[in-house]
Amino acid sequence: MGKSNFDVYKSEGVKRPTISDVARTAGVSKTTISRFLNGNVEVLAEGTRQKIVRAIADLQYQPSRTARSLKDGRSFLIGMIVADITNPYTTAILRGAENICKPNGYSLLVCNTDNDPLKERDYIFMLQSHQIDGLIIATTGHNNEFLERLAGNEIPVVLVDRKIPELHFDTVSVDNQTATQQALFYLLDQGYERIAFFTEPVYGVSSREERMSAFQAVLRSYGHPSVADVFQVNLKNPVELEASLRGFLESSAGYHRIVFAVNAVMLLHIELLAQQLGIQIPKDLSLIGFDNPDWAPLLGITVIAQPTYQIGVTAMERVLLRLQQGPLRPSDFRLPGTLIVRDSTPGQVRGG
Amino acid sequence: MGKSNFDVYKSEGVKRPTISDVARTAGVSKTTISRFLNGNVEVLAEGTRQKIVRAIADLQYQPSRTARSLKDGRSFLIGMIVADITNPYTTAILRGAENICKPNGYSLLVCNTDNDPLKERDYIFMLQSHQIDGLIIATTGHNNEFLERLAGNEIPVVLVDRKIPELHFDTVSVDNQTATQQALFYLLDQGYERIAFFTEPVYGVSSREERMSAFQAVLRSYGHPSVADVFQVNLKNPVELEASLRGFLESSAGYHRIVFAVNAVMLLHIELLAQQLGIQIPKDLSLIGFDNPDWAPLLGITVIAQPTYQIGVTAMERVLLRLQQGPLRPSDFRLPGTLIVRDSTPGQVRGG
DNA sequence: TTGTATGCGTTATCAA
DNA sequence: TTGATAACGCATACAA
Repeated sequence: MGKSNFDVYKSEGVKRPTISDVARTAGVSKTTISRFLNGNVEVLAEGTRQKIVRAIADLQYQPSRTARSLKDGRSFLIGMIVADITNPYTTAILRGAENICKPNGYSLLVCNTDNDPLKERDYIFMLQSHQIDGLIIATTGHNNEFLERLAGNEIPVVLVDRKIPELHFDTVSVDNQTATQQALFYLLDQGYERIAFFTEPVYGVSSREERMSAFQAVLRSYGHPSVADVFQVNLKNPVELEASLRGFLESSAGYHRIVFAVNAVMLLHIELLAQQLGIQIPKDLSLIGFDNPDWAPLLGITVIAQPTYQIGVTAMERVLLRLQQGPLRPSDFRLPGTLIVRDSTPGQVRGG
Repeated sequence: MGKSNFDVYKSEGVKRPTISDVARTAGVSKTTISRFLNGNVEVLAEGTRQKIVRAIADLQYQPSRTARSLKDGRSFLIGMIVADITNPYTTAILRGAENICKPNGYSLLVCNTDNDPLKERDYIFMLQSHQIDGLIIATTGHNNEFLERLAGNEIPVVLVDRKIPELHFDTVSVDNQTATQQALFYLLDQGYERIAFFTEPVYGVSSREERMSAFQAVLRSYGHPSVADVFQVNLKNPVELEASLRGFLESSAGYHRIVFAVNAVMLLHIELLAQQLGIQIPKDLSLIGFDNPDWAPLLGITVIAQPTYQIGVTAMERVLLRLQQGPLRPSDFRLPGTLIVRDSTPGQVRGG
């Protein structure tokens, strides 16, 4: 009854043709094939050119990047180390980065650290051994030494989201300070009397630090009572958030009040907890936060959207520029956020 | 006042040490270093070993994967082609795959096609030129020829989410048929008189096809009036969805009715549209769907959750197994879905 | 226990 | 216009 598909599948196992195979098939030397491949076409005799075209088509030949990398030191691989691949913020950046690097012949080696400095370290080494031509990283901040080593080897390193002051690398992120200010001005305008800033522990994470200190600076300059209403909670420990939120709700009872969430993860946890505690948003409590997850419009949450896609684009463009031009003075790209007002931040109703 | 940091940064530019540098520093031959690197340690004299350890540490030497790849034909790169990197379904799979491959020394080359067959094709070639050792792909279904070529070169190819019947590849996905059946049994139990299946165009996408035909088969076997209530809508065109939903709402007026969304994207669009049209869920219309996005608990949507992380794990395990054992009979992994009942699918209240 | 020589697939140098 | 040869960094067969 003939061979089964399985047999057929099993029997193949052809190895890929090399430049030598093409040379043999075309009846010319490897050098000539290489010339053809590298666009040195004008120099070839028409007949030769034809033979090469045929041979390549016949053999379905494709040059090996690996061999090329070894030869000329470029891998056409860009490393991308992210803190949390399942976060929409991350994937939007990734998509932006990818859309820029693909047309330039580069591919993305994606590494997910889950915010673990050790994993990050492993990945830096792994990427280095793969001879990456550049690196985009949302760093935990605990591997600066290794990042500097990379940069020392002339490999462009661009930081996204998280900035490390001591490191003289390009940085791309939303303009946290301006965005936070803008949001607070809006909230003050809406007459909020108590504003609580909820964040995961800020230590070492510049985006959180920047948002937090902008928050404090603005309120301080207004002499606002909520200067001290900053809650750093570890979401790994579920009771922390509940205790903090309850604390704020008690101390702010009777006031026009709001929670400002440092990012979408915090926003989601606050929403879930509020629901669980029977707290109505915005009736009992208003809500605003960074990021613009796809459920924000559904629930009518006011947010500060980040230009995530553009962050990825900008970071990758910077890597490519450095690849072309060599060392450049590090610079700090601050992209504007966008305040999107929805129903979760109503103005104060006096004497309602 | 001394060199600026910029100058320092610029002046570095050391190239990475090679095995020869280590050999020279340690005063032994490359072969000996290579032995050391490849775990052939027992055979070495203690003094030699020490010298090598020192030399490697001094030079901060790291072997070049590129050179190794060229030498022994393995790149330790696994390609991962996904349809939509911004979809949480995708990233959960990615995370699962990555967590398996990392401890085995492999890295992930991630490619996002945006469902474009041409981009997919480009990526297949790109990955091939990078000598990937394996490929996990959610294929558009339009590059079967090239996928087969890969497989012919002994490169493990595993399909996730989308199956291609003519292709004899391993496949990993949720058990769409059983999951759909289970959900429908539940819905019938809840007394739904009209059930509409909303999907993006199914053509060529096996997951959609499987869900749709399971839907039809179950209802047909029950002689249920909704056998024909299947809506294929193109979400790129906003009016299509609205027209379809209005159509269903009219034809089902007065009945206990529900929309069954083929996936989270559709679910989100239905929710948004319902909100926009002032349709209350579940008062005016019930809702259920595949996938379990993080906003589903917030809105109380009943869903069929997919074991996404596990799909990634399984796919990668299969790739690695093939890498160890060579050709295997292709098999079809069907992982169970989980029905998560929430508030969006209430039972019928008679004579309310 | 260690070293020499060769080759992986490419490109660059030099020569013809 | 084309080709022979060496080199990229590493691993291995074979010697010593």
